[in-house]
Amino acid sequence: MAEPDQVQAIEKYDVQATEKKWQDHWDSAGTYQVENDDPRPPFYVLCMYPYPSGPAHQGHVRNYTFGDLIVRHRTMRGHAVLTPMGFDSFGLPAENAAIKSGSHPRPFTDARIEELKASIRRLGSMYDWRREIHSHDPEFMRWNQYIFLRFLEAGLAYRATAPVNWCPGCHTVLANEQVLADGTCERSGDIVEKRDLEQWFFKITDYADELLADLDGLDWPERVKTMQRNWIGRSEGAEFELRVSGGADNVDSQGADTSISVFTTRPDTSFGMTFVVLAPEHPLVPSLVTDQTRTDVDAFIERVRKETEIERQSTEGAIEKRGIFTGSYAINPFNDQPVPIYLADYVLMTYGTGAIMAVPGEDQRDWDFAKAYDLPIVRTVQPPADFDGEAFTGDGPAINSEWLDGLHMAEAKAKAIDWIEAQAIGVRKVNYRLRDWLLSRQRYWGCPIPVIYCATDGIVGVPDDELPVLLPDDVEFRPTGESPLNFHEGFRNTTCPKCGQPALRETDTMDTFVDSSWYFLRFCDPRDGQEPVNHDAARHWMPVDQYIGGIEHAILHLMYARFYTKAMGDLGLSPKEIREPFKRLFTQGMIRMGGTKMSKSKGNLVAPAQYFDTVGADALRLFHLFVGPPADDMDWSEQTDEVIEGCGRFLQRLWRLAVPESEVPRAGDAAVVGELERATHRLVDRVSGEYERWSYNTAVAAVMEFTNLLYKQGATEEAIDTMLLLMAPMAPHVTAELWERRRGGHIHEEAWPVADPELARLQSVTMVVQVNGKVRDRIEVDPGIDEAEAERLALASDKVAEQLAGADPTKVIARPPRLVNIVA
RNA sequence: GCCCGGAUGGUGGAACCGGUAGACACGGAGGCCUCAAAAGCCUCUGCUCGAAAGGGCGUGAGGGUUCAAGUCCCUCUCCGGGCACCA
Repeated sequence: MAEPDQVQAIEKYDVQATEKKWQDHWDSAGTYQVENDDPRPPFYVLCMYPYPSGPAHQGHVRNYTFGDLIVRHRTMRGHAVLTPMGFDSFGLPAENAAIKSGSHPRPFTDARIEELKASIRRLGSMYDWRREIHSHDPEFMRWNQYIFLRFLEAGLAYRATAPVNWCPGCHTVLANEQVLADGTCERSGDIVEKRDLEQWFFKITDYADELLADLDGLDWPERVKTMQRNWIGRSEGAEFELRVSGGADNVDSQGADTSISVFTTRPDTSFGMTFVVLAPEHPLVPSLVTDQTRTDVDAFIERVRKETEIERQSTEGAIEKRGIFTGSYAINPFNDQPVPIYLADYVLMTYGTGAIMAVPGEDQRDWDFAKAYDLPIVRTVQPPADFDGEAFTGDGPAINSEWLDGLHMAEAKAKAIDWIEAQAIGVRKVNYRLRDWLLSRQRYWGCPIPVIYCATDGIVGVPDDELPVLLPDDVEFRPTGESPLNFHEGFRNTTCPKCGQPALRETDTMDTFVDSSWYFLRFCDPRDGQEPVNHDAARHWMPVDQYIGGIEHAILHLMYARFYTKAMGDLGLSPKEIREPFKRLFTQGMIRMGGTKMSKSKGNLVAPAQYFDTVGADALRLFHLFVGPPADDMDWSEQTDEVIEGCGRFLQRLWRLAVPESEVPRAGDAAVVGELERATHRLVDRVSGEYERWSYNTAVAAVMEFTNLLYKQGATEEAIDTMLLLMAPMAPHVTAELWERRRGGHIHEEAWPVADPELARLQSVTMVVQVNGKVRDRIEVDPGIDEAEAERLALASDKVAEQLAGADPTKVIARPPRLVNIVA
């Protein structure tokens, strides 16, 4: 019960009401809406658009807290900040849910989007919602298909046979993610087979070199760039032909006139080739098998074909079982010696030529194979004297190599390639690990691939004026997961746009990574009805100045988006000069719980809603900023709730300090006021720097420290106001409310404070005095003192005299104003 | 196997350029306020010896460079991630 004649109690901070008030205000005032002709310098901040799986989880909260902080900070620094948001709304989970519940993926997806949007709003994270895009918007689908057709015309999209994951139980192709680690289907449990099927591909390999080279200019985490470099996997070497021998011991071979093409990165070691190995699927195999070997070879090939990808990729199996002799020989062109031709499951048809020259002296796999099959080993690089390994892969002078002898690796490679080219048996060659992007999916809930198959005209693109090809709604989802488009006669049957005869529509849909490969370009002018990307708008905003998302997208999404940006530029679909989509990338760490990633499928989500309803969005945001470096993984532990509550307590403490009727003592003493002014300017310096280098955890620590200082020695209005400005991007609601009460107006429309360097300078610093590297005294000194003065002050210390015990120092290292070390 | 990260109090973390190790917070202990509690405020809190003053030890392990090492170099252990027969 309040005592009426007591001093009026400070109004308590009403978290829920205040957060709602400001979220409504920012929305209705359009604080974070921005026009394309805004005169302020442009800055594009983008969080990876999310897959709508329901209300936000902590990973979203973390992502959008960082993103929103940058948006608000940059705005206060005078930029026109583009901050769009959308939803990656196609994909399997919605379709699987539809199969389960009998509903349609669209209403299901739309409901999940509304849930996610509501929690993003509740976080107080601000976007220009006028620019919202969903992957399944008909307009977005239209331009998605339009781009596909331009890629098709340019030969960047093509159809080819590829081995895919086929589930015999479900009668459908599975995405790699649907195949479990043991090689079975996630739904039916059947063993997934590799089947050769006609699929759509994007020719990303055309851009391999540019994708590799342009990584150097990106301000991205080094480890993401490394992952992309490894994924592209550029290897330089040579490709050359080996004649198949028709020698006397090879009379029944039919391959006497054929030759085998091999790729090698070590042409310098060619004199050491003692056998050749082909992939079991190699097309030349039938012509190399002899009557004596046929039975065994066929059995071997049959066994390999039945192996799952997992078994085949395993290094566990005994090497003796992994290969077989064909019965034929090839001629090593370097020394004209015949070498036996083997098949082995570890040679992949999908890389290089599907055939290798084996050099056991300089390749460990070849060494192991040679040992197992009793094949000769010839060293062609001299290992160092102390080398006691098997194959030697390092550099050294060539030996046993005739005209290459004595040359080191680089020279020998060049000379060997020159020789190969002079002999007209091969060429210098670059190979990539990167494969073309298989984009077709035999599923319903994706963007239809806009082509028609005509008996007369073949593959025909859907005319632009008939776009978008939409998904029919009157479909029945089968429990097997087979796409209902296959059974929808109205969708499937159409007429050829060229000849008008009956034709069949493509029923495959696009990989959802296609949608996310250009959405950031569309955001620049998302309602443009003339073209997928408005060039002027893209020139104004692109590239994205700060892209933020999870490390799990380090390779696929970020590689595909880079490819799309380059390809669209080259085809005139977006400005050609925009070669890279994301200038700066930040990858936040994962949130783990009990050692594993926090995720819906693991069932270990801690919903943000419970914190919104108690401590509020500001406290949860502050927690995510404070808990540790943004790039690091964080563990959600039993202690986490207490830390979040601590952040809430800190905001209440801030409220009591800053709310106008506050009873906190004001600094009265002139010296204290002066010192506070300087401390304030130092805080501005410190926090501004920490914002720049993503050190948000220490930025929060700095304002906590400053609050403690204001409680201890009294506050000034200027100190409080400045701290509120610095905190406005971190805890937007409470700072907005306090600012309005203290000053009127809107804190997020204020300019970012700038420190006066003169005032920010320290007046005195603690100089450490060491004797033999151990701290013995601390002296307050002027920051401007010179070496001589520092040394004089240090030597005058009683503690030092005590340590020296009358002896003369042998050396004095003075690093004013911080440290003097006296060496006795 | 190869390529990246990482290891600091009871806990999350700080220390940006080689110069006071442990900022800030959580937890814990004690105190004030209160009839009491909650909330709030204040003090202490790396380990260790000591009543104290003060000393010793201390950043995964071992070596090295340096006046000085959490930070640089070498070797190793453990943990996390990526690629995994790429010729």
